[in-house]
Amino acid sequence: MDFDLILRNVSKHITLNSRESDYFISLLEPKKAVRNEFLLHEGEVCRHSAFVTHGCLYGYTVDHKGGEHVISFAPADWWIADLYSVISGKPARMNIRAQQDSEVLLLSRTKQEELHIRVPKFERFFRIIIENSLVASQQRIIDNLSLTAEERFRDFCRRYPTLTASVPQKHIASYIGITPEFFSKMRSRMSRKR
Amino acid sequence: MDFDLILRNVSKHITLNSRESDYFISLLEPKKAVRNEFLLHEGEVCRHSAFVTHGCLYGYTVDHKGGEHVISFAPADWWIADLYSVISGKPARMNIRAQQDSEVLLLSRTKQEELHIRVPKFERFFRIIIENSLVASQQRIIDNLSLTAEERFRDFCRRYPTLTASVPQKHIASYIGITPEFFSKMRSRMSRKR
DNA sequence: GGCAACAAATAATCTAGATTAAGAAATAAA
DNA sequence: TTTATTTCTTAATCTAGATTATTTGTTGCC
Repeated sequence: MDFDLILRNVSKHITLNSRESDYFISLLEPKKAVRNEFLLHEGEVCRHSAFVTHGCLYGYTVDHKGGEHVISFAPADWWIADLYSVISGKPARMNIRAQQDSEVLLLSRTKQEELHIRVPKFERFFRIIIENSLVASQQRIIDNLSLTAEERFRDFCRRYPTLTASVPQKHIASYIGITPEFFSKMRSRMSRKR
Repeated sequence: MDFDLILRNVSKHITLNSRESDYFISLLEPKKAVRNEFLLHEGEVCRHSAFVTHGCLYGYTVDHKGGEHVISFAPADWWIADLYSVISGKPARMNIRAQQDSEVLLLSRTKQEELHIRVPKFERFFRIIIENSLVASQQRIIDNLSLTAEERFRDFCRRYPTLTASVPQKHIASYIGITPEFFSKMRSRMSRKR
């Protein structure tokens, strides 16, 4: 199994000796998911955070009219979870699914808490990861309030060039908060212009 | 000066002995702000997190068309900062302002880092605070994508009953993502119905 | 008290994006 | 390779909420 990616991810923020990194790795549970497989169904309690090593996952919610809303994409080198459920132990509001055949490393909340106690540096690591997620999440709120759909799409392309090509358009449309029909219309309008 | 509130806030997540809490308090810088005073101007680097002990602050951004968007309210017992700027050291995108005459306790990022080293429990404390903020922030994204303005307003009233009465309507309108004009129209429509 | 500045209400008009409905392309599956 | 399923496109119509403009309350403040 390939733990290289996650160790490099961790080492961006904290430094581990080999005993610590061995211990960390011993807590991880590798898992494969085929295309379209669910890693989490809404209503289940989410007990793990997943670090993506290959492929791409995505998280989405379903509203009371049946509309699906993509909340986050997780390509390789990203973490994904229903944090609300992980923290509170209550049923998840999110579905997490594999966009393509993917591989992840699961870290259960229980093991994560052990890790915080045995190697307190990880408290710092996760604080930093979450700080960055919060900044991104707030920026997305600002963008949704102040940019047009077209501007949000351009932003998306700039920020996630890889995803732009590899995920279905309807998921991008959903992520930026518009319908697939309008997305299509918008794109043809954009290409006509230049 | 009144440190009771912040100590109770901290003790929700970690336990301090009296030496630790004295040290923590020694890092805090009390500050008063009169109504409408800015604690942070967009473009400045945000070097502190503020814990509100009295009154209420709010954070907002200004888009390229001059539109203001309220990002967060911080009544007593809440933290507020432009986290992006605090973390990156880059110019803030947010303005932070006093809604009413207010009192805050400032914790500089430098002092916070000292604190993390001397009392590592605080790493945990801030991780938890930020985890909760992230959950709230993600829920707000979901709500903006899947609820109508009226539903978002009802939600707002349920979640922040105190604020509903005490902050200007245009700020609530901005927070839930609509214009003050539409907010007014919506409210009269709502009261007509029941 | 009276004037200035701001906050809220009302109404007419406009628009970004939703909805509905078909068909065309592309993928998957058999 | 044919069929089935899903994704994407196009187009007509519709609507939640924006914009603009005017009026009426409020809350300062000298």
